[in-house]
Amino acid sequence: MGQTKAKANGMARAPRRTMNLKKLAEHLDLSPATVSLVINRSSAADSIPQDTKDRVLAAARKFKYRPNFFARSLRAQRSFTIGVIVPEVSEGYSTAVMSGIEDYLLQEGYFYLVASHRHRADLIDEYPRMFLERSVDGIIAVDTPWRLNLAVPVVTVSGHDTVKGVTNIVLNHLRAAEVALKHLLHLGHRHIGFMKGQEFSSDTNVRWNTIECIAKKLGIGINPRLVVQLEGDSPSPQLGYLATKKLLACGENFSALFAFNDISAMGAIRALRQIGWQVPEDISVVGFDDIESAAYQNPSLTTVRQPLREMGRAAAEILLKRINRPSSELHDEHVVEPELVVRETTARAAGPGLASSGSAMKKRAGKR
Amino acid sequence: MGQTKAKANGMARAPRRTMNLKKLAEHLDLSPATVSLVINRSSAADSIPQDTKDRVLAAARKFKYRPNFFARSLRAQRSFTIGVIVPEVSEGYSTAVMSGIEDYLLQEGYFYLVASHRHRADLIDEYPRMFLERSVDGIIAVDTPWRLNLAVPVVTVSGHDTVKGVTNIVLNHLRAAEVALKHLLHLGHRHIGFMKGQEFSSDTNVRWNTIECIAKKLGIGINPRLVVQLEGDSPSPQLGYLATKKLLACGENFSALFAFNDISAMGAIRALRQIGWQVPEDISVVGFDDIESAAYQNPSLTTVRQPLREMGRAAAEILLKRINRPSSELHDEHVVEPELVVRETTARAAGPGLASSGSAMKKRAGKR
DNA sequence: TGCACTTACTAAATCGCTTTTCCAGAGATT
DNA sequence: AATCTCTGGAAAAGCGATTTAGTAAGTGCA
Repeated sequence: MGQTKAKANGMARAPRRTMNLKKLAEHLDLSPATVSLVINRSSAADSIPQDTKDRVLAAARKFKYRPNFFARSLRAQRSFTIGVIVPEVSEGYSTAVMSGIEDYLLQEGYFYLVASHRHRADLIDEYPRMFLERSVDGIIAVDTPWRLNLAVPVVTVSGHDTVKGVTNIVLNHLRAAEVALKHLLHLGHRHIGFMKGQEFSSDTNVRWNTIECIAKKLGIGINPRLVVQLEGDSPSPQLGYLATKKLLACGENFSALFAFNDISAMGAIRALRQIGWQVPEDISVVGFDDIESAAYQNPSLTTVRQPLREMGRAAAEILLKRINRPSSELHDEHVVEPELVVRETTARAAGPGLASSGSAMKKRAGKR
Repeated sequence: MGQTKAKANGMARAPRRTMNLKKLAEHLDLSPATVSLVINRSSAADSIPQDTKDRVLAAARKFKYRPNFFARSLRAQRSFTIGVIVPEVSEGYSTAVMSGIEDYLLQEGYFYLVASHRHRADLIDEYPRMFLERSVDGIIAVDTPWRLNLAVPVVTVSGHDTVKGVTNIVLNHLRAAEVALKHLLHLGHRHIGFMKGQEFSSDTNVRWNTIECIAKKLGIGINPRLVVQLEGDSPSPQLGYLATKKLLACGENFSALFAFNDISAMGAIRALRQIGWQVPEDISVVGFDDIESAAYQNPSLTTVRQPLREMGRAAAEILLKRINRPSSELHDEHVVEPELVVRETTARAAGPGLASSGSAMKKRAGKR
C-alpha cells in the first residue's frame, strides 16, 4: 500500500524533507492527533500517561521537530505576526518607537512586518490591506494618518484621527508645551520664535494649539511674524533650515526658538550659525522628541523628550492585550508624559538685563 | 464544558466570513480548480474561453477576493517573506540599510520580518532559526557575525565571515581608506589619530588592515600611541568620546582624527570641544558611513560614505535572484564603492606652515 | 461511421496541523 | 451478568489554496 503510493508518487527519491507531524507520529507508532495533543499540552491529553508523553516530547526534541508555521496558522487563523506601518524606517522617531515595539513583541513570541509609506497616501491605504492579506493579528501605525476601520485590532502611536476601536498612544501635549515654555521663560526669554509642523504631520495641530494655550496661560505673547511652518516631506533638517531662514528674514527680534522637532532644530541651528549667531549664547533652541541623535549634537540639544521606546512598548502591549482578550474594555487613549531634557542649546537670555530687548539682534549686528 | 464552549463559539460565530475560493467558485457555478487556474493565469487555463475568464476575474474583483496567504504558502512552500537581522533598529547604520532592503522587497511583492540581536550571541543564533520556523524564503544579516549554514539563501551586508553559499555585500575598504587618508594628506595632516572598532564589529579588522596598508603606501606613519580602540556595545557616541579622551591623555600630538564611524566621530568632537579644540580649525575629524545624521551635525561631518541604502537594495536584489533562480551562479562578494563626502569637519592643517608640528597642541595651550 | 483532437472543465490529492468526536478494552459498580 | 466509567488513543473533518490527472462533449477528417 504505502509502497504503491510511493511508487505512484514516482520517485525512489525521498529528498529528506524536514520532520513533520505525520512522520514523527509514524516513528512513535502513534497517531498525529495524539502527538499534536501532547506537544501542545492540550488539556485533551490529560488521559495520556506520562511516559507516553515523555516519549513524544523526547522524540520531538531529538528530531528537532517544529510545527509548520503556515499549517498551524491556517488552522488556527492566527499568525502571531503584527504589521507595523511607519512614515520612514531610516529616521529616528519611527525607529525609536519600533525598537520599543520589537522589545515587547519578540518577548511575547510575535514577529512583525514593517512597511514605510513615505507620506504617500496610496501606500497608507494599501499597506494595511496587504498586512490584512497576510493575516496579521493586529496593526500598529506610527505617526501615520489613520481612518480605516479594520477587522483586526489597531493601535496608533501619535495618531490624531479618532477612529472608534483604535487605541491611540499619545503624549501629554499640554504638559510638553508647558515644560518647554516654562523653561524658556525661566531663562528670561520673552521673544520666542515658533516652528509649526507640516500640514500632514499628525502632531502639528495639537502641538500648536497647546502651545498657544500654554503661552497665553504663562503670559507669553506670540508674535505671529515669529511663527513659521515647515514645508515639504523630507525627513532632513533642511526643512528646519529653510524655515529658520524665513524667520530670520522677517526682521523681528527673538532670543529663543522652539522647533517642531529635533531634526528641524538641527537645521535651525545651522541657519543660525550661518549668520553668526552662537547657540546658546545668542539664541536658545529647544527641540522636540529627543531622538537618539539629539544627544549626539554638538552642542547637544535641549529638547522635550517623548518616551518613544516606551510608547512603542505600550502600543505593542495594548495591541496584544486586545488580540488575546478581545472582551477586555478598551480605552481609546493611552497618555504618556513628556520630560524636558535640558542639554546645551538653551541658556539665559543674553544682553544687559532681561529688560533689554533686541539683544540677539545686537549681537548679530556686532558679529558682522 | 470545553465542548459546550467550543460549540457555542462555532455556532454564534458565523459572521460574514471573508470571501474564499470555494465560495467564489460556487457563486460562479464553477469548480475551485477552474477559478484558481484563471486567477493565477496558469497556462493550464489556456483552453478556457476568454469570456469565462472575464467572468471569473470580474467576480474576484467584485468580491475583493484575495487568496488566503497561509493556504497558499502552505501549498507552495514559499512565504514571500524575508527575515532581516540587525544589531539594533534604533540606529542609523542598520536603518539606512533596511530602508534600501524595503524599497526593493516591497516593490517585488515581498515583506520582511525584523529582529535585532543587540549583540547577544544567543539571539544571533536563535533569531535566524525562528525565521526558518516561519518559513522565510531567505535571510539578510546586516553587520552581524554569521557562521550558520542554512537551508535558505542568505545574504550578509558587511559581514566578514566567509561562509560558503552566502553572498556578502561589502565596501571597497581599500578605496575607502585611500580617499580618507589622501584627503587628510592633501590638507597637510601628518599626525593622525585613529580609532579602531570594537572587537565584535564585523568591520573592525578589515578596516584597520586596509588603513595600515594604505597609510604605508601613502607614506603616512602610524604612531601606535595615536591608535585607540572603541570599547563597549552601546550604539551611542559615548564610546567615541571615551576613546578620544584616552587619545588626548596620551600626550601625543595630532591634527586629525579618523574615527571608526560617524557615531564615534560625534563623540570625539564632543571630547575635543571639551578641552577647547575647535573642529575643524584645530583638528580635522573624518567619520565613516555617512549615516543620515552625519549631515545634520553642526559642523556637518566629513565622512567616508558607504552607500548603505544601495547596499540594502543590492542585498535584497541578490537574495531574490537566488531564491527565484537557484541555479544562477552566485558570487560570494558584491563590492560597492565608497565616496568621500567632504563637509565641515576637515580643513587645512593649522599652524605656521606644514613643517610646524604640534600646532594643535599649541592651540590647545593657547586656549587655556 | 469511427477515431483522434480539442475544448472546457472537474475531481481529488496534497500541503501540515488542530480538534472534536468516537471507540475499544479494563475495571468498578450494581 | 449487565452496565458504567475511565483510559488511552485513533479517525476524520476541516483550514484554503494549488495542480495533476482525468473526462464528457464537440469537431475535423478519412
